[in-house]
Amino acid sequence: MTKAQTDPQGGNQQDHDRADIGAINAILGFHIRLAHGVCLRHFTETFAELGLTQKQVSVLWLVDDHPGIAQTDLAQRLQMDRATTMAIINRLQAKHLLRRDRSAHDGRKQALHLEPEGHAMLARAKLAIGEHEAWVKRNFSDAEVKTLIALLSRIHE
Amino acid sequence: MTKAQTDPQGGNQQDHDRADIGAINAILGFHIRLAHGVCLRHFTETFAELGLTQKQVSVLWLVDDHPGIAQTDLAQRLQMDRATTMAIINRLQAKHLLRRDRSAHDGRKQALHLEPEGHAMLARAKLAIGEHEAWVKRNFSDAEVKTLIALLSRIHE
DNA sequence: TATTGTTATACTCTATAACTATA
DNA sequence: TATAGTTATAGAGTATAACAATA
Repeated sequence: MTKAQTDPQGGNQQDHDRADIGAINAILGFHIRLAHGVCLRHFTETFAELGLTQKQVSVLWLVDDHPGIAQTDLAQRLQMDRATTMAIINRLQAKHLLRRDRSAHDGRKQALHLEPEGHAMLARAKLAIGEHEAWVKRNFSDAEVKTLIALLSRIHE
Repeated sequence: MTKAQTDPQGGNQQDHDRADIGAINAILGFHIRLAHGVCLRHFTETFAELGLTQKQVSVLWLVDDHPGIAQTDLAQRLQMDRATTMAIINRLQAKHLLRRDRSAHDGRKQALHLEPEGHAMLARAKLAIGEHEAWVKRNFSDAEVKTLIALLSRIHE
């Protein structure tokens, strides 16, 4: 991502991102997107054997933390649409990792619970997340990680 | 995203994320994903009229900054696969926003340039990005933005 | 041989709209 | 009326694999 490794020979006649106020590198959203993309790729590689995606792991984890959680609550916590949530839950259910029970308190809601296979998978996933996290934090001190999490939280809260 | 707004009545018997070392909220990758999701949604709303995505705008911007850039270089700068880059370039070309010219220096490469419509669209897009960025930064001081960008850069560099 | 671009293919996430069931 | 879930549908990004053209 350094600027030096560009322009081996052809093409780029100009390079006017010296001190531009409007340079793309000054856009916060640009950096969030790039960091996300890099993490997503590494996550996918790390989880290739387990066959789980970021979102799927997040859902397993939250259902384990909050047994009986409803899809709407899950959607809110993960900033997802209802339909998106459905798609993810459907895939996890097809893998027999969780089940839907009708809520006793509110007939409209589904109470989500992990299946035994779901618990086993989550345990393995947490080990893989440990590896992945270590990679993400590879250049950071504990204090910097804390700062980064605090700042990011103020975006998605 | 606060913890208090959960558990209106049914479901969640437990809530053991008090001070767990392994709590999902302590996972940096989790916060990157959430922040990205929130930004993506707001971006999509902001750009609904223009009909452009985050990635498409990034590509337009980089092609404008580096006229004649090759797809491989673009892929490297945006942390994308070659095939992914193809898909995005194809969509932008179908909208007549940019064109592919065979590179004079290296017959394997494509030299990308914005079409006049691409320049006009980018100008409009930059205004919309200004709005979007203001929203992303709504809770931050200038110093905090600087810190956040510096930390994120160390993930994707 | 290595690089660049291309095509075919597949999966996940994302969202909208319309529908059913329940509160 | 409002909420929760569901289904159908569509688009975008992501990646792998195999191939052609060029260096």
